[in-house]
Amino acid sequence: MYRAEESMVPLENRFRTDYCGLLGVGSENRFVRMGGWVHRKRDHGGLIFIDLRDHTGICQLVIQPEQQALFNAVEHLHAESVICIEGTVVLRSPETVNSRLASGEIEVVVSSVIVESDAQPLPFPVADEVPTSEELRLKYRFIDLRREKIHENIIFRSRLTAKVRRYLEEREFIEIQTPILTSSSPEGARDFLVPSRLHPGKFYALPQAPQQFKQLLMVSGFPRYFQIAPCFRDEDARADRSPGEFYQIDMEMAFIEQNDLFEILEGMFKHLTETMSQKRITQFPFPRISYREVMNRFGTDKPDLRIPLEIQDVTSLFVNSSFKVFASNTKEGTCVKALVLKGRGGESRMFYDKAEKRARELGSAGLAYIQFRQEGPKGPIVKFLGESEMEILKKQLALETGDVVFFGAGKWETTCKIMGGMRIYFADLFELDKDELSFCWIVDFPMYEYNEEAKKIDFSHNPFSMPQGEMEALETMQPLDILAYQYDIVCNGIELSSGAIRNHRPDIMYRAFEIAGYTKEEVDSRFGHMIDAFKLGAPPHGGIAPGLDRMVMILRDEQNIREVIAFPMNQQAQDLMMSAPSEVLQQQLKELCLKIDLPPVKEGK
RNA sequence: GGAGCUGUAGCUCAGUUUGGUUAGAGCGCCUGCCUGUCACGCAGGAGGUCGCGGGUUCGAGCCCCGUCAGCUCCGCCA
Repeated sequence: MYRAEESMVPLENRFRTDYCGLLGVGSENRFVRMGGWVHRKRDHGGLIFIDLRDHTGICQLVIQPEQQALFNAVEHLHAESVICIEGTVVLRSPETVNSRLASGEIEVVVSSVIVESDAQPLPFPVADEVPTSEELRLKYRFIDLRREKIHENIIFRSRLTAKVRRYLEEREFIEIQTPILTSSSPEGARDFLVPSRLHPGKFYALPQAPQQFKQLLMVSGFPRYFQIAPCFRDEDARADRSPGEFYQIDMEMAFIEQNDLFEILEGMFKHLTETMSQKRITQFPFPRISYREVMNRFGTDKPDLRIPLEIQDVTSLFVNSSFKVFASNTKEGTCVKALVLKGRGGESRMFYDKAEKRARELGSAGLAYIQFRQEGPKGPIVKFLGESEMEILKKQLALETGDVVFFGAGKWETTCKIMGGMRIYFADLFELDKDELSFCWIVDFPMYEYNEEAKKIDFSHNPFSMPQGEMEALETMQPLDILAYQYDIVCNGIELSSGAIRNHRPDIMYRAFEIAGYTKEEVDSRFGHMIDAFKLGAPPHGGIAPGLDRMVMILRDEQNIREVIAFPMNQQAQDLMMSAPSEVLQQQLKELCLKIDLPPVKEGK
């Protein structure tokens, strides 16, 4: 049951002197008052037991047969009614001790009952944690939150944020609230808009993150900022992505280098893991992997390092190969990748067909493979490979009889991603330790990428990131070769956060934007307030913003983000309990000078 | 915007493969009995627009078409 902090200060008033979960043999003979919910009732027709539940746990109450008035008061109570009782704590006889209950060695003999809330039958039970439809749980979230697991998740989240605050405050971070009604940020996800009454036709935007505010706080001379910050992005939901809103531990620091920031973050995650869970961190300090390397080895920028598989590059083996499909992918910008499964060379045809099907789903044209069997290599491409080619391949990949190797070939990034997808697909073949937290930093993201559709160079991440090598790099290097001080923190395949050392130099900013095709005038009109601020005394600074909801998910082994949010929305971004979003009064629209212009209703709707 | 899975009593589900009497179970609910249970027990009872609409058929929970809702995934997520 709910684990109360030992430091919990008992409040004594007319409702309670004690808490259900905290009573024990030491409480013997105490006269207590308690309030709580009727978790279960066992009516023996004369003798009644009630399991009373509060925030701390459960305690058994006994209504003795001679207490006719008490019997009448509780006889017809439904589960989840709220009662306040007075009574005396007594030790249970040895044969009636309940070892499954923290308070199972005692019970309370009731002398008085007040029914504070006579509950009607509930739409779903609290005490029997039977699976319940998501729709009902969300509609009656206040009931769902009484259930033990999710109740504890919410308590856990509170303690986690408290620990985060303490950790950061001890390191001179200052918590500062930033506006919720702000302006639309020029790039990023879709904004939520709020119409302005005082300025008809104009809109506030809810912040996708306090990104610009926190950088401006650095300009204001606050050395270290943090905030448990609500972030709003009008994007569709996923299991690990709440639609509309989520929380970040938003941080920014002045006069700081990437390594300083990594050290503080690693310390925080270590502290939280060690004090809040039984989990183990695989490697500390967290390994740092460049974007280039992580794509080559794991085929994704958010690798689950627990999966014991790595992609290998075999491009150079096929430069002069007679197998044209591979040979043609040895030029600059293309590659041939291999993924070896030890001991899986003897699987049924279906195993390889299903793998190929998955590869096609991931966008591959197919999935070449070679099974190394007792009788020799087997597979659709064996006939294209020369004997010496096969030998070199076996040697380089350390292939043994019984193994299978899968190949992908094509453009570098696409091929890496497909092979990365296959690596995750094959992860099911291994048992991953859920108590292992395999953190890593992904560093050295490219500053720019080539936009195939627009045939131009774009920022690949945050345009405010500082390019590595600063102005000199922008002036002398090929844009696509320039790296940024941009980093991600990843744990078990989940991206927890992105961050960057920012570009605080207007001259470098203008040049960086120029490479991406923006004139000085365009930069001034879109980001003028930021550039202006940087012209008026800006320190070097950088930050990061770990997702709070996802951290709680990982530490609590939850597969869905709704399990760690008190009042989440459903997949369609509706609050089924509050009926949001909802229509508004005509008068409200009129005040805002808004007219609704709905698209024509489809036939049949 | 697209794909997949699910939808039967207040809740969780069976029944759908192969259309055929009055649609079942457990929990909950109502009534009664029960003095040591802790998922208390026992007896009896009520409770159903089989998500909704249309179609095929002598006959549809079951087959077909459409639609709605919940979830998962793709798109989207600086």
